[in-house]
Amino acid sequence: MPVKKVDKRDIIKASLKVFRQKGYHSTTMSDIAAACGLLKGSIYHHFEGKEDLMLQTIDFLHAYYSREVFSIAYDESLTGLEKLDRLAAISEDIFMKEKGGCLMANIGLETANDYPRFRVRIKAYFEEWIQSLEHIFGQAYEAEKAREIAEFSVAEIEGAVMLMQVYHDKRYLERAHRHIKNQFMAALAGPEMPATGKVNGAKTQIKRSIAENKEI
Amino acid sequence: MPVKKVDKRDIIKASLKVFRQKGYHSTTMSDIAAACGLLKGSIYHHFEGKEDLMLQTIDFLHAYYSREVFSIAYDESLTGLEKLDRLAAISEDIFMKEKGGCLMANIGLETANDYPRFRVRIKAYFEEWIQSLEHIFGQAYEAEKAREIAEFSVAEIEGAVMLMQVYHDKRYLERAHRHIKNQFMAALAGPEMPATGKVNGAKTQIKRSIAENKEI
Amino acid sequence: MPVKKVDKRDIIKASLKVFRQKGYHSTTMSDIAAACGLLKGSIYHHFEGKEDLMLQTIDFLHAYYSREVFSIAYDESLTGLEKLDRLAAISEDIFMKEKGGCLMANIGLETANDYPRFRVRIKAYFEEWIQSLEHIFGQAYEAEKAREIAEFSVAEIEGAVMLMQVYHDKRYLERAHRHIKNQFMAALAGPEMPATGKVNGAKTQIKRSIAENKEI
Amino acid sequence: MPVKKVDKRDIIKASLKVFRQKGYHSTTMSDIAAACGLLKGSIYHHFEGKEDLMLQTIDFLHAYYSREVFSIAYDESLTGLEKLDRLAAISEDIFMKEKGGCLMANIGLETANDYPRFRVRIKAYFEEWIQSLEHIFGQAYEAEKAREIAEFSVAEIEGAVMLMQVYHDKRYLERAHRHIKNQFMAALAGPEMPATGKVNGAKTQIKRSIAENKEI
DNA sequence: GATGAATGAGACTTCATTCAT
DNA sequence: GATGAATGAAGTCTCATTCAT
Repeated sequence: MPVKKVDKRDIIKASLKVFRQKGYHSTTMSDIAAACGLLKGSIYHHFEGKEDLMLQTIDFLHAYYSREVFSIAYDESLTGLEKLDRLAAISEDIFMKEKGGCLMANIGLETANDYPRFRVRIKAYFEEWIQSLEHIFGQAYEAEKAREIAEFSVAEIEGAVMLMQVYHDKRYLERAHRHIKNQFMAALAGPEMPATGKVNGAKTQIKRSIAENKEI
Repeated sequence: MPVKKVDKRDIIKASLKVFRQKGYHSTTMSDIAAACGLLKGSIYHHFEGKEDLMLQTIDFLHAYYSREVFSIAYDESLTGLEKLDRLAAISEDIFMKEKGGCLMANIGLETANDYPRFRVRIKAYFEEWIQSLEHIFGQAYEAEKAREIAEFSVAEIEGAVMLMQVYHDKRYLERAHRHIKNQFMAALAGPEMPATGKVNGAKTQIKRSIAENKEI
Repeated sequence: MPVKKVDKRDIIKASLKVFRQKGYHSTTMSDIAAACGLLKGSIYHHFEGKEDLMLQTIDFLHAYYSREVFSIAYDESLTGLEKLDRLAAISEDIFMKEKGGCLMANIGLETANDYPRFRVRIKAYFEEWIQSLEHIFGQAYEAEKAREIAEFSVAEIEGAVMLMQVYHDKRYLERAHRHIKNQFMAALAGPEMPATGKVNGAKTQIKRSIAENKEI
Repeated sequence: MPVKKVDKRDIIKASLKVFRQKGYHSTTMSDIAAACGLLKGSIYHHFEGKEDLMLQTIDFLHAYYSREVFSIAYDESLTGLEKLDRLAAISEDIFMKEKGGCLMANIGLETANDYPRFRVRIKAYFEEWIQSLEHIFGQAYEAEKAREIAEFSVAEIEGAVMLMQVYHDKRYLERAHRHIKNQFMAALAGPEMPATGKVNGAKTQIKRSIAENKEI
């Protein structure tokens, strides 16, 4: 007789959905309770309060991304383009499948000035994202440039997610991903890159990517 | 003895600041009243309620941008690069001088799912922004491409403003502007990427633009 | 050029309508102001406040009834039945033409416990109404009985007006009037009445009434 | 240790008193909360809002009358006069023991124009009251007449309750009841009634009533 | 006399949180 | 662990009243 038990994870998962859609201030403890089949008061057995719940939700989401998404950037069995493709595919899956876009950006903007504890954690998430892209772009750019392009990319993706929300048009995100990939491919192929082994490796790799990757 | 009267404009200006910093749900009518030296109840002489105030604040800001910012894109006494420079300078002035970044993005994300009336107006604002950039980019790209680059640019700027908030680091916006300008310069410098100094090519292009641009 | 001036009377007449329809607590000074083309603040040039306005409205209405309605009961050029008919006609005109029924009953019930100054005045109105009917019924009943029947009649009419409101059916009032008249006619014709000149006069009179009154 | 819990019924009973005395608009949620030992906000655990509370209070009162009062009219172990007597006794008990008279009439008049949902329910209450009297009067009158007399009676009682409030004199209600009873007795005994079995039965019954009923 | 901005008290309602069961 | 009644602070909004113009 499998008794349905609601545990912290379940509550956090429900919070994730609700917070992403309604933001921090507008979601009530009742909303979250309803989303996981509990009553308002019961949540306090698992979390100290709303702020604690938000914090743990951010941490949960960050951990999920570290494990399932950002790690892709360090999977050296993949080419750089393959990495970008996989990241794009996952991002589109996450940001487009459920309403609300990106929890981190939503909560980050909504609470940036009043909840430093949220901000610090959200910053850590973006930092890890940027670093993972930086690692990929390091293949085609020198270190400082790679960092910058990684930042531009995250910015462009998040901006696209925002436009997606405002326009109710999912194509913004796809196009942003394509744009980023094209930039990367151009850099990989670019003659202006110093002739190092790295570049050569990159060039080789890109050909492999093109050959392997039907989607390109 | 001229008695200081608080009129709608004053309230809207105060709202602008407060809404930008705290978002929609977190700012109270008392916050706004305090910000313009009134009592809570007095705001209702000028606005039907909080939602109406937000709406009119959005409209006010949009009108301001149309008049003071987006119009620059259509000032044909300027070259494309000059336009971008001015737009960047103003944007940085606005987004960085006061806390809170971009009201439109903040409110857009926070209320996208629950306040369609906000969303529609915010979308109109972004649409006008994108079109103004599209007009500039039309000089270096064919129509469809110009639209896309304009969208990428707005996304990148808004993403940068978001990172700015989360990182408490103002350089993100400047770099985004630089990135956009560089892309534009590269595009101006011709379809075939010159293997030589990109910058030189761009400089040439600029001169050409200035010379030619009386009628662009 | 006749300049439209709003004076106390105009405000009171507007109040009458609004108070009758919405009751005391639910009508706002703005409602009344709007009903007479003024702004809220302007009413305070004519009345000390809402309570004062209600008081003067009650007095105005009482005075109107004394002059135009209750006086009929003492017009000895009319028979008793004619008096009743005229009273009924006027009542129906007043209570049915405009929404809201009877201001005195509405306000009386709504404020009976909290506004003794209203209650006293409203009581005076009902007292005068009862006395006027008592005067008519004195023709057919001895003094004490006449008073009682007058009270019953006022109660029945007011109860009918209440049912009229609740049922949205105007016939209640007409039927109440008919019922009262029939009782009176029965009393006039009744064999149990002591054979006094008064009664004989009444009997004579009722025949005249019947002859004259097509509606009976 | 049974902790005293306040449940919906308790709140409704408190509401009943407060609404009857102060009317709908003038009673605040705090008034009601205070009347049942809660804080204002706590009421919202049991009711959606003030309107819902009023609605349920009306329904509660109607149900009470159906069960305890109007049912008397259909208790055929009683004579018609006995029924009237009991109804009168209960009415006087209810309307005179507590301040405020008749909730249904008070709220009905105060909100007739603005709260159709109240009106509909209050109308249902009066309809049931009228029908119960119609049932009694059916003994002495033909159907249509019985209905009319029932309406007159309800009107007269409610009008008397109103006068009771305005005059602060409880005798109005007693006299109204006596008047209604007298009319009924007269009808039962009346020679003008067509000589049917029904009437004979009624006549028989009235004698029994008089014999049995010590209070008359 | 009229205006309309401003006041400030108070209304209804929401909600994070607590706690006895 | 879960419940749901209760709390109390705070939020949006209303409105009678005042007053400078």
